[in-house]
Parts: sequence; C-alpha cells; structure tokens
Amino acid sequence: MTDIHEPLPAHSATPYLETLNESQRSAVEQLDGPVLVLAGAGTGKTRVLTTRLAHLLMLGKAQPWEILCVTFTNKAAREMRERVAQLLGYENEGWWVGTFHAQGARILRNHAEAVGLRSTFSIIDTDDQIRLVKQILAANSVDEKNCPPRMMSNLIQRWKDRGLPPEKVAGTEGSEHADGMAPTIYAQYQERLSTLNAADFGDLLMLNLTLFQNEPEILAKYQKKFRYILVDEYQDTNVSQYLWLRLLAQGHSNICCVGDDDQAIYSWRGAEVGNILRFEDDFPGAQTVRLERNYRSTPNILAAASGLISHNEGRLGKTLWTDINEGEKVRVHGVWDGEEEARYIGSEIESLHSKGHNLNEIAVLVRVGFQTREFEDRLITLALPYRVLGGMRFYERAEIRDAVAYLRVIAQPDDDLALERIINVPKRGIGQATVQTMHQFARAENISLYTAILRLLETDEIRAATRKKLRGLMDDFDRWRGQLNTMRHPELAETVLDESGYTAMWQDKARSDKSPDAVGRLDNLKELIAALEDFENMTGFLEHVSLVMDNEEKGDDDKVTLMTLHGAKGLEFDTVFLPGWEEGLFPHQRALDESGTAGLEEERRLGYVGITRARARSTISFAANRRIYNQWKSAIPSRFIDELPPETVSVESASGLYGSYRGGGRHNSNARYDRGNLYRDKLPNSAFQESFDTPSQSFDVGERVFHQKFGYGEILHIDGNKLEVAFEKASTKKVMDSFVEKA
DNA sequence: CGAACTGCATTTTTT
DNA sequence: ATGCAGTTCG
Repeated sequence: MTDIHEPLPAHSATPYLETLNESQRSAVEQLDGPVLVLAGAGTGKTRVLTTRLAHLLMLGKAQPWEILCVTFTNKAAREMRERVAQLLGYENEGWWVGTFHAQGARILRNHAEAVGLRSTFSIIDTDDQIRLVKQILAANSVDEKNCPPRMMSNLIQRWKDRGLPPEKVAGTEGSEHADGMAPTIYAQYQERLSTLNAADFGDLLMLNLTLFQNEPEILAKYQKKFRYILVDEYQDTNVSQYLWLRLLAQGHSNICCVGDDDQAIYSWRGAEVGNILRFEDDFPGAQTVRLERNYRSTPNILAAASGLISHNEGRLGKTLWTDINEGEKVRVHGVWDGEEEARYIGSEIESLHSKGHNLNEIAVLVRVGFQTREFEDRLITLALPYRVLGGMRFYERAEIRDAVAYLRVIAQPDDDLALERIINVPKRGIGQATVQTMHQFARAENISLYTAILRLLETDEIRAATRKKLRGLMDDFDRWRGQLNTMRHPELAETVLDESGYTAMWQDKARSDKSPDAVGRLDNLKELIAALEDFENMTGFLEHVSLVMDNEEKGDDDKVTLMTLHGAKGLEFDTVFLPGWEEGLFPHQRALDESGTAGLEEERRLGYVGITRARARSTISFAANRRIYNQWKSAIPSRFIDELPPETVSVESASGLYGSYRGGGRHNSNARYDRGNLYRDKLPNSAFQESFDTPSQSFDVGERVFHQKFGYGEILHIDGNKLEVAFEKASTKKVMDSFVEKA
C-alpha cells in the first residue's frame, strides 16, 4: 500500500490550488459527480486535468489504480504522468493513465477468452488491416475496382468507431458497398482476426463493449474499481469511446471530461462533436465549468479567433478573455502566387531571427501536407533550419515494419500477416504462387499460415526447391523461438536480422547503387535494436510498437516548425504563419464537397485552432494564383478572412492585389459553401480579377461538356455540384461541375 | 520470379 | 507532374 505517501491534511498540502484561477479551481475541486470542463484554447486545460488527478490522490479520495484517466495520444498521456508526478513529488507505477486504446487493450488482455481471443493476441495496424481485407475481398470474388480494400477497411473501421459489431451493421450506412456484401465481408474479417488471434485498433474498444455486454459481472468489477474517471479532449471521442466511458462511469458517476467543442477537428476519423454537446443530457446532474481566461495570446489574436468561430452554429459557447496588453493585430497578407508567399514568410522569419527571436518559437501551419514543400525550398535557400512534423513515423518505415514482422512471427507464430510480409523478404524464392497455395490450404483447413506451411512441408504440393527454402526458413524460426528464453531480446533481434539475411539485403542495396536511403535504413534498424533495450522482454516491446507509435524528436536545436493545422492542435508558438487561406484550399474543397456545412464548420474550427496557436504574432496569407498538380489556378481569398473582425486585423496586400478587398463584410453567411469551383483553370500571369466572384456555371441534363482529362461528354444527371457525365472517350463518371466547362 | 509498363489518384492522422 | 501500385511481359 501507499503508507509512505499518507496524504497530508488538505489545507497545507494543496499549494497547487493557490495558483489556479477561480474557474480552474472549481474544475479541480468539483471531484464528485459528472463534470464537463469546457476549456477554450490556452486556458490551462492540461493544468486543470493534472491538478485534479493529483488532488484526488492527495486527498486520498482514491488510490492510483482506482482512477481511470484517458487521453488520445501517448504524448498527452506521458505529459500527464510527468506533470502529476511533479505535483505529487513521486511517481506512480501501475496506474491507469493512458490512451483509450492502451486501456482497452489492457482490459481486453485480461478477458480475451470472453470475446474469442487469447490473451496473447497481437494488435494489427492499418496496413495489416488493409491486406487482410484485400484477401477477404478476393476470397469473395469482389471486384477491387468496385470496392477498393482501402475503402472497405475504412468502412469497417467506421463501424467499429460506432461500436457496431458485424451482426448490427445490416442496413446501416455503407452496408450497400461491395454489392451489399459489405456486412458479410466485415463478419468474415472479424472471424479471420479471431482465427489469427489478432485485434485491430477499433477492436480494442469495440470488443470491450462486447465484453461488457456479454459479461455483466466483469463490467461491474470495473465499474466498482474506477472510482474516478478523467477524460482529455472529449470533443474527439467517437461513439465507441463514448459508450465505453458511459458504461464504466455508471458505477460511481464520477466522470470529468475536459474538452473544447470549438477545437473538434477529427470528425473525419469518427469523432462525434455531439458527445460533448450532449454531455449534460448524457450524465444527469452534470456540472459544467467554463475556462475562459486565456493565458496564451494577445487580445487581438483572441478576438480574431473568436470572431471567426462565432460564425459556427451549434456551439456551447465561450468568451475568451485575457488581461495581456494589446499586441499586434493579426496580419492578413495577400500575394501574387505561392512562390511569393514563401518568399514573404521566409523573409519575415529571417527578420525575426535576426532580431533575436528563437526559431523554435516560429511555426508555419498549413492545411495540407504538400504545402510545406514551398516553404522548405525557401528556408533552405535562406539557410534557416527547419523541421517538418508529421511526416512518416518511425514505425511506419518499411524496414522497421519488416523487422518487427520477424519478431512478431517468433513471438506469435500464428500472426499470418507478419509472416506473409517477410516470407520473401529478403528474396528467398518463395513467390506469389507458393504463397497462394499456402493460403488456400490454410483457409481450407481453417488453420494459420504457419501451421499450414508446416503441414505442407510434409507433402509434395510445393515443388522441391521451394520446399527446401521454406523448410530452411521454418527451421530458422524454430531456432530463434528457442532462443527467446536463452538470449537477451535485443541480441536475439540482431541475430534474427543477420541470420535471415535482412541486414545483408540493405547492405547490398547500400553498396550497389541507387538506393541512397539504404544507409539510413540500416541506421533505423540499429535504432530499433537499441529501442529494444528499454523493454523487459520481447512481448513488452511488441505491445509498445503496436500501441505507442511515437515520433519523438529531440527538440534541442533551434528550428522553424512546419506542420499541418491538425498536427498543431495542443501546441503553441510566439509566432505563427498561416499560409494558403484561399477558397478551395482552406476551407478545403473536399471538406465542403463531402460534408457541406458540417465540413465548412470543421474547417472553420481548424482556422480557430490555427490562429490560437500564436502567443504574440499571427500572420494569415493568401495567394491570387497557385500551382496545384502543376496547373495554375487562380484563387480567391478564403471566406474565413472576411469573417475576421476588421478591427482585429491589419491588411497588407501587394500593390493592386485584390483591390476590392475590404477586410470584412463581403459576405457573412455559410451559404457559399456549395458554390463549386473555387480554383479555376487559368494561365499564369493572366489577370486574376476576371475570376473574382465569377458566378458558378450552371448546367442542364443533356448538355455537352468538356473535361480536362476525360474529354467531351454528355450530362446524364445532376446532383448539386456533382455531375454524372457519359464521356465519349471514357466511361460514365461522376465529376464535380468545377472540372468541366460547357463545350 | 523479377523488370518494365500503365493507369490512377492526389486532406486532415492517432492508435 | 509525379509517384505508387497493380499488371503484364520476359
């Protein structure tokens, strides 16, 4: 027990409460019953959450293992642990602070049998999921053109996000895919996972729901156990996570959710803003605490962001304020094209740098990943160091995935997906045909691939040469598996990579020729071996790579940060540049096309997130012309620029650009979202004014149109701004009206 | 089995 | 344009 940490009397032991403001303090001290903390950007959300957790422990309201604290990212979980440890003055092992998925996995490992798994189940990632779905589609002779594996996998994931197992999806949205086979595919996918003793990310939560439903006494145990529940970023929860929390909270009803409806930017991956909007209905007797005092930004930045977000409907509503003194206005800067924009931002950064500003305190936040390229080019020219955040993560690299696959097959022989990944990597003469045979056999006998191979080796189904290679590989695996208990796991990993020829494969590529990245890949493998040292054993390590996919960057060198707006949530910088505020790019056309007003509002929240990242300076820019996929398009400024309160911004445009731009008031409704084409084909250097506020083209059924790519065709059907066109030289396709013109 | 070719898509990202 | 993936040929 924690006798040595016997809580001190509250009045003398809670100095951390003294430094909180009134609302923060009430959020921390309302320990019992459901509490929703609406925490605006920069209002000390994390501080409240960590202090509350420390406070619970300090008052002795609960033991560490009686508090469930969930976050979305490992980074947030780590930060939480560290900060609580700092407040308390000691670390806690074995408490329940972690991601939804990690907690789900933890519970599931204890009760795996109840949902058709063994406790050693492996956790597969998106890549494995897609490959599995692909196999199942093939087995059902579903045309991949008609139903891409990626899309089916996504659909399944969406169902899981909503807590829907296969038997409940009939008739729901999406079940008509694959000629109505989608629910069948999903069911088979789940069966297959069970056979493989594997779970995907969605299962980690959904199977918890199944578990709780089927075994009420297990649910009751956890309901009793978790006296207090704390949830971070509640606006990002999906239905499955919501249901999970609601079940667990039914025990003590002490659930505290922290979030900000204005920062909900993940609906596209299943998050339901509705969860936070409905909190008071879902948890009767809920108290709501608003954190509105902002400690981060200047009044102009706050007012600009607030003005923007006020155009959204269905908000819970908050009014951020600060007592920081007036600072600079938010700058809105118009330029001729993307290149000029990069030059402008580059020189601004250069000037700040020369005035002694730290590059770590400067960020360029873009809407889509490829936008960073222009800025990279420019910063290289200016010799300003930068880092691009949110690229490919360590674990996603092919060589890391391969290496991990070897380890997975050793620790978990029935992990078919891992085995399949590396069975012919490096090339060892086991081709597609052989794999096909093994698959068929495994499927027919309902056994794993590994077992199937062992059985096939006893027959002469596979031709002798291949059989020999295969035998060799299986013997290797047997041997390595034997060494699991005799050899330290980092050494074993090294042995495996060497003896399998995997290391040699990259060494060859490094030596021979055109694989300039081979050396880097070898380094990555070394890093992987080194990372193994941090874990007790192989199993622990494998759990880590499945769940904790960090992209840790040593932040000690002074660099400008380039990243997407999504990636910037939760971060802050002195100076923030927000380029590309043009209709079609931001708000992104696709968000508008696919989700209409809801999509527009989410884009607007993204803008809100972007502006509020800045402490002192925020600069929005837009270009009149932009090259997209090597085609010049003219653009008009984002409607979001018009929505910024004029008194909070200072507009500076290159001479004559957008001469009619008045900084606000041009339009003020959401009605423009479906206007269609926002980037118009155009030659470089042609006058851009002509496309300014050009009314959208209207088409009629039967009309002849021209499309850049498909040529001439006739309109068959019109659905909003989506046209169904029978092309003369291509098949009938659905296209956006913005991509065709009257012929 | 591997190399060349062709066609196609190209928002956002965590676990 | 470009890159990637899937397919087809040698």
